[in-house]
Amino acid sequence: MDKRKAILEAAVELIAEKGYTHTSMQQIADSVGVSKGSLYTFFPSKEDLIISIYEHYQQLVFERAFVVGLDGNLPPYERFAKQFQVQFEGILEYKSYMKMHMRGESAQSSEKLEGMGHRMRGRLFSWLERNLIDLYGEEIAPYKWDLMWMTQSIYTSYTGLMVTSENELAPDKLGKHLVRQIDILAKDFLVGKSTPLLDDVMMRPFSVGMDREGAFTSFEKRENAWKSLYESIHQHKQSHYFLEVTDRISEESRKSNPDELVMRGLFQLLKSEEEISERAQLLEEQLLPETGSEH
Amino acid sequence: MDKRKAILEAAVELIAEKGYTHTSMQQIADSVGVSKGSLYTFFPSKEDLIISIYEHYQQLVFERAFVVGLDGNLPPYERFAKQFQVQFEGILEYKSYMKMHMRGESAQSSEKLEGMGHRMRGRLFSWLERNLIDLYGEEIAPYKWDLMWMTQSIYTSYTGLMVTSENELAPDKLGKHLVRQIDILAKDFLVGKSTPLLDDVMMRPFSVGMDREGAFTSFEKRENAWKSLYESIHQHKQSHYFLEVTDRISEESRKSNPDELVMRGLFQLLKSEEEISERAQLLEEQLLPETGSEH
DNA sequence: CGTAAAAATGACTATTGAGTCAAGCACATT
DNA sequence: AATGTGCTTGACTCAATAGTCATTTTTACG
Repeated sequence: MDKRKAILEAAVELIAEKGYTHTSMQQIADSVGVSKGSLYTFFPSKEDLIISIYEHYQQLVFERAFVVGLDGNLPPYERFAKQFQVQFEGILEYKSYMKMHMRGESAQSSEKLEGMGHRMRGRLFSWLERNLIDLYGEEIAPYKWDLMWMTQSIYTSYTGLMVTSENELAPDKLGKHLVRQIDILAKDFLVGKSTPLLDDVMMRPFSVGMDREGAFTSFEKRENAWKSLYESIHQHKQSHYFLEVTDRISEESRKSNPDELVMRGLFQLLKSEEEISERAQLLEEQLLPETGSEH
Repeated sequence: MDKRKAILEAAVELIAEKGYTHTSMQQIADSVGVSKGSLYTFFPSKEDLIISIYEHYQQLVFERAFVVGLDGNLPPYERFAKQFQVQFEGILEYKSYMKMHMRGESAQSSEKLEGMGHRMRGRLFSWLERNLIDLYGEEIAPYKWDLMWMTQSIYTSYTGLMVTSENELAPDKLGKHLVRQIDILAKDFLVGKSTPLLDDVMMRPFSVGMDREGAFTSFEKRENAWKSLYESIHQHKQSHYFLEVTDRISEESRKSNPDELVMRGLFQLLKSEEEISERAQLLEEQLLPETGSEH
């Protein structure tokens, strides 16, 4: 299971540098230090390899923002900025992946790959929508597509800048900057001076993946565990205290080398409260799987 | 000279659809209806072919905006919007090219190709800079990179939307929309509420190509001819009248099938004025080359 | 017409690279 | 030590395709 990851990482590195078509399976194999044949015990084809790469890294980068978004302690504006920030931090950490992603070029577009791209876009847009509504309420609805579209494009282009540029842009500043610009544009729409250009009909291709019950259906187990934990905490009378603990867990889990003992301790705090215990247990199993639950 | 164009067009179509690597020279040849060997009498290699495509179309799309930019009759704000508009019109006309461009994937990046990308970016940014300064004067300088960066990213993403989307976005609305959004962001910077994030040092990679004397050095003969004609008109006492004529020429030349007689007539109007005659003649030769000057 | 130059052809070469598979190897269990 | 299981190997197949070049066709012109 570890060699698989090594292959993914080597492949990302090479593909980021030379592009998908100009990276051969042989080169990837050489770079990991195994034979070409071995690659095929992990990935049935080159295409499956790149799809696995996308799934692996996209999850890593996006989960961070998702989790911060659940935190109800921060006011909406700051929370939005914070979510961008942690995503930018993630991007900085997985620079090669982003470079690869930005090159765009990959296998001759197949069902599988297109489906994934679609899910990714849907996810991004439903995430943005959620945040815009948190910030401005339902009255932003008529302008949401214009705002989301501009936001997404500015976000993406700054991402590119981060990855390319020598001197690093600070994720926290960038997050605040972005939200500030969105805010200016949104306020202008709300004042009614600009008219929107995009509507639901036109944007249908992007709206799939968001569905009635909360937009995040295709989510991984881990994210669902986060979500359900936060939900049960919100219902609790002492929610403030438990939110703090959970935020601290979230913060720790975002580090490249989370301190396992700290995490276990924090989880213990949650598990001591009966109404939350079960959900906390579930998340702990997701985040710290190897040693399991030896209660 | 016409078959060359046919090859370029067929190649764009195929590459837009299937990508550079998955389009073979054989397929291009079949699509034009010539043999593979023939392609090599026009383009020494596949890489040269794609470079020629870029040069050909980029010129077509960009020249439009450039020419509108020279027109002094429109006030800056409207002129900026109009420039976007004509570019969007161009994009609609060369959809396949834009699709191809957006796929991004092309030959293993070579000197030549990178140089071209660099020139293209430089051109775009110097064009934006010129417009921002026309609109807001020198005091916009500290914020220009942030504005240009956001503008460029929004512009690019709307471009993508135009090319992909079924229901067409109207170029004129889009142009106005874009300038309106830029204006909001710019005003906010000028009021001093937002702080800029990008500076000259960080953006050096993008600032090449703009040089002291006017940013447009690497320009084609045709564009230089436009420029010098407009310059000579501006010095003329009856500039307003001649500007109108020239604008009309510019408009006509942007059509897919410009009316040659109309053009010749308009040029005749210009050539009857001695001080402008020579420059007009030069431009006419560029725009209507085949039949030459049979004065 | 006739001839020479230019353009077009398509069979051919040479290379690259994804994916296969029979044989070899390491390691665990008995 | 013997046996079996599953991982690893790398030589091999096979398809795709960029680029070449001797030959044929077209055009241009005296």
